[in-house]
Amino acid sequence: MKNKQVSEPTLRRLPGYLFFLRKIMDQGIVNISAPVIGRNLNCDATQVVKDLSVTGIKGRPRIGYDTYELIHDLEEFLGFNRTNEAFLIGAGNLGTALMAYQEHQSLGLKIVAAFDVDSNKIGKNIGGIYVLDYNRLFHLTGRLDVKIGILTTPNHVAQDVAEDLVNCGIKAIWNFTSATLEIPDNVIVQNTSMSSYAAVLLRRLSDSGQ
Amino acid sequence: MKNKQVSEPTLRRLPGYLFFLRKIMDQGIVNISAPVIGRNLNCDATQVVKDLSVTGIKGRPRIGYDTYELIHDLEEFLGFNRTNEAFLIGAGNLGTALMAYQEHQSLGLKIVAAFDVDSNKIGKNIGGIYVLDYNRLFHLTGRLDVKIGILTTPNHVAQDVAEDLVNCGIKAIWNFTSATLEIPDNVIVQNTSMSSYAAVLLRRLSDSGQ
DNA sequence: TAGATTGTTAATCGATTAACAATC
DNA sequence: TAGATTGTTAATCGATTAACAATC
Repeated sequence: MKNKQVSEPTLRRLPGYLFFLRKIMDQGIVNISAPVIGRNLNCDATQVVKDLSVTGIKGRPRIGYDTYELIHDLEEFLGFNRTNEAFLIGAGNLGTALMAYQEHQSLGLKIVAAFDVDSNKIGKNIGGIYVLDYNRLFHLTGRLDVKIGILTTPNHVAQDVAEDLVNCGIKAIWNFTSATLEIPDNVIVQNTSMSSYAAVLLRRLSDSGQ
Repeated sequence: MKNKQVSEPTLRRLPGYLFFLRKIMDQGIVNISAPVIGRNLNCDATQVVKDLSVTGIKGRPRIGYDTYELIHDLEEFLGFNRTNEAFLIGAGNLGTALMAYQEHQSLGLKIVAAFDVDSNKIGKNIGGIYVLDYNRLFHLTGRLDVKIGILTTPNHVAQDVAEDLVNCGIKAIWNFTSATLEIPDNVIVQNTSMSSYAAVLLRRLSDSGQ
């Protein structure tokens, strides 16, 4: 169960390789070396080699990696070629945005239903996904075996909803709120707060002399 | 111009402190210590002290920090209490999502206009923001002195648009695409690709034994 | 005063980068 | 064979954590 975990910086970079590889495969390039990848993605060739090695793929000295094989192995490793079903909780601005956002499919993510407490939102269909009454969450997790919960509620209810999700048997929460979730260690939490990025961007802008 | 740059991990954590502090200020708590903050945000007290020190705020032994002052200094430091105007390029799913997303205002970000090449989108008003013809971008940056560009185009045009933004005098690009942008060093790029987070989440889920 | 907390300096930890042997 | 590239092991770098003196 506990294979050596791949570091978060490495995991974050892997999709970047994947998108680049798809682009060059479209151009008919069948072999690609780490130095060339590095040059295109602004990073060290050694790091490319190390990052790619986590998938178990082998390259050939002098030639590099097989583009197609590398794409396949990365998709496999990241789970992008599977269908990972998810529930979305909170059909507000960000929630509906994510429902309409089609790219998730290329990440193997499929939002199978959204939930909200607002009766004005319940029953709506956004991007092919229905907004259901939040009270039905327990019922549906029991039937569908969905493992991922996407949390896009207001901050002040995030903790309560997260606890509900855990009680429903959800195994991973993609947290878009600014709240720090207190939940058991065996449930994976991926925090993705827009404010963190805005903070870095705005501060760097100040640093650069306005 | 070059004050010692605050590390990215620290900058990313600062908004978390801010949201927690606002919450407890609403509860009437006027002083807060690093150990208490750490306990609530699941991190080390020493790290809290170090992180907060970047704002220049001073705490008092035995008592802690002044909640109000801390909030103010963090907002100031991050630029959240200013109005940072931004253009958004690419009014697709993610783009319109970000336009409708109201929370930006609490980050001091204001999208003043969006641009697209699709005549079906041009002229629309989403969340109070007009979608303009991409060809007018040059004209408007010249007049408005906007420094931030939010990039939500398809991946394959990201590089071209980024170059246009640089030529328009944009100083910082918030890149939501999966493309690696090649632009001059003096322009700040903040990459925020959903796929990176999805990668971490899905892989951690696999690691945990499905 | 006693004790908790700040704030700084040192130690640890982990990720990135460099060095180099193996290999095609 | 010669030379470029992989892949591993060692060195470096930076962030986190620990230790501790200063302070209220």
